Amino acid sequence: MTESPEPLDPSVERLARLKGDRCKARIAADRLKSLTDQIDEGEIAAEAEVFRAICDPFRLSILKLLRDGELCVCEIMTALDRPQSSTSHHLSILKRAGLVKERKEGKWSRYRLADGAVIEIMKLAEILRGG
Amino acid sequence: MTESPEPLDPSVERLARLKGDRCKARIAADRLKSLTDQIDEGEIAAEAEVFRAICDPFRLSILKLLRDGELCVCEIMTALDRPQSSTSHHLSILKRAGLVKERKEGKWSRYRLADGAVIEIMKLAEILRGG
DNA sequence: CTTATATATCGAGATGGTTTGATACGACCG
DNA sequence: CGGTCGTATCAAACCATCTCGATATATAAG
Repeated sequence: MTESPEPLDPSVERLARLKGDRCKARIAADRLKSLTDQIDEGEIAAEAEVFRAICDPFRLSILKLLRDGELCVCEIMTALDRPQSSTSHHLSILKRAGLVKERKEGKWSRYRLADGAVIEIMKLAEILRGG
Repeated sequence: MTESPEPLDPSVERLARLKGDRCKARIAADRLKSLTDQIDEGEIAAEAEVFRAICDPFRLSILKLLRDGELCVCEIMTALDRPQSSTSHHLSILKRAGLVKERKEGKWSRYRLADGAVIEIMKLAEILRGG
């Protein structure tokens, strides 16, 4: 036996072939394990929901409109030329994701950005888009 | 005729009822128009693609792994315990969106974050998620 | 040249999201 | 009250995306 006879789990076996050395493989496996341990599945899901809310072109347009201040559903649907039901539905998605806040005033529902971070996150997308 | 007899387009008519005054309606319509004019459909689509790339939990996990440095496909699929074809597919989506870069080395493809802005955008999502 | 390994691509099934008109709910006004 | 207006919700058609096994490509090794 030139190398450790101890049984290794399949993923370490893979890395052993990759590294050509069981010892290095274990170190690599431990490193990967410590990285995955840092990742909480619940956090990932919650953060992904934020991105999922912004990833629709219509919803992103709504957020850009709201940079200049509060608007009601009626104004948003007029500005973006979309059906009322669609506008209301997408606003509810943005609200559930915590990106906008609602303020009821008589029969109107007025929406505004929930946090300055929403503006920041849009700026970063502009940078990443290659502009 | 107590008010302007000029024909107004339907969206201004809507706002006229909303504001109860054709003059105010026109001002509001002009404001909305100037807001929508600032929005370029191509930019919106490009930026939405960035968010669409990050909105999948698996892809977000990949990006979090890559914060600590370059990894090959084999290491990522091992760390996250996913099929190879799926891992490769999602990496191609991240690459197309400009979030990661690829470096070929022999038979390996090593991936890394394309820009520090990717880390920043993930930090903002952590803030927004309510944490 | 044959084999093995790492990665990419393909295809079918399953799943989830978007769109739209229709409908329901609530607030205001006569 | 009854009607109108703003908004929310519903349901169904349509479309995009995720998954995962199978296959293809490419590089290295024997």
